[in-house]
Amino acid sequence: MAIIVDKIQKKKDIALSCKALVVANGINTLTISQIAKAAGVGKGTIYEYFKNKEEIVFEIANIMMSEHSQKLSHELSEQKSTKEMVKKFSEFFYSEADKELREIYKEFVSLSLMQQNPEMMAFQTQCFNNYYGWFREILQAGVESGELKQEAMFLARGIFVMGEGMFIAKNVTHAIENLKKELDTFIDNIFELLEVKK
Amino acid sequence: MAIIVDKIQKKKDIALSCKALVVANGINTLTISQIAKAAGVGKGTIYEYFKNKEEIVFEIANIMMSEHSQKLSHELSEQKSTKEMVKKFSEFFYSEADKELREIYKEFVSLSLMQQNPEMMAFQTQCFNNYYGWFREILQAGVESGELKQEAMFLARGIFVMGEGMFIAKNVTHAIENLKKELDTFIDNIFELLEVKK
DNA sequence: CATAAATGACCGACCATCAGTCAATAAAAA
DNA sequence: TTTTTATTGACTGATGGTCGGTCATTTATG
Repeated sequence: MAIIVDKIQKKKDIALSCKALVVANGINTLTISQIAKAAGVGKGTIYEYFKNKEEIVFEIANIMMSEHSQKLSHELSEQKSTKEMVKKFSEFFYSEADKELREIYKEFVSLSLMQQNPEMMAFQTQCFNNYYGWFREILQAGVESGELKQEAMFLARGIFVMGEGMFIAKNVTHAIENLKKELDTFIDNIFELLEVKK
Repeated sequence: MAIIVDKIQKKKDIALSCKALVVANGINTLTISQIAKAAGVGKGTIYEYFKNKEEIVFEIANIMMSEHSQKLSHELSEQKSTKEMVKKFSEFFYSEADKELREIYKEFVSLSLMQQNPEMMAFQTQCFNNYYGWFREILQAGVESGELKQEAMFLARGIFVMGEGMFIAKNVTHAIENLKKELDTFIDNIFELLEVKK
């Protein structure tokens, strides 16, 4: 044998070393040569680790999403009320901390919409189910503790995807000026309707 | 002088004659040569009417959106209850009649997310404001007639973008199996909370 | 009416760029 | 020394977009 590199690790290394570039420019204005240079490898090497240009975004999204997932999981455990937890979820769409991930996510959604790439869809499905699972659990706990009405569960899907809708609207129009405010308003008002009044 | 063609009309003609091709394949797998052939013009002629490849999708979206806008406006006037009108809005996301427009819309959102094209954003903003304006009016009328609680207005933005969120989720994941059902469930349940009980 | 001049519509050969390939090279392991 | 693996940048094919030239029609002129 020769040099044995950890293919999985090196793939991550390459992805991470061009992350800033992709975040700043988006994948379709970047060339493979630029990416290879940023990663400090030859152009051909990129294709040893990635099937194509798009897979680089996929890998970056993968890494960052799993970090975010861990972070969110931890942060959720620190919240007290159901509403606080729901707001914690929505923070992804505006927080300064998640800015880079949002850029990558935007890129990733755009690619997923355009191509019907099965791996990308499978990954997005997994993410969706993961986050939406938590979201349901939170509401369910709220219902069981008597904090929320039973109907909350029927609205769960809709409330969950509302964030995504607001995010897309923010990014393709000028109609959403203050995303945090819009999300908070919605959450506050829907909780007003869903909370069990004593 | 020479032949004077109606540039605006011809632009529309070219866009429409390759509509089916774009709907079926998406813009990024198509080449300009294919598009030109479908439109029955030379490659150079395409660039007499369109700045670039993406603008073709823009033009198709423009034409179809304005048709849809007219159709929806008419259909809304035929609905009776507030809830029926809201459901009419959501039909765009699953109706067989709007299938082609949805494909183009998907493509268009994808392009808008990827590039930060000012003209595209301006157009999307206009569409958003148009539709959202109607949506608010409908809810407002519901409130004024005593059918809905005042809080409906605070939830308007969120309910409106929820459809978009559901549509994106449907298209980038396998998590949404029955879009109509999901939308209807949400609308039914939120109306349950918002309707003034007698 | 005939013909020349003018001009806009149209086009495809051409150009530059770039994603992706591959043959050659380097270097570690056996 | 031989085998295997990693790396690479020159190369290729495809394609988005340009440009010079041609064609068709209209208008001006004699």
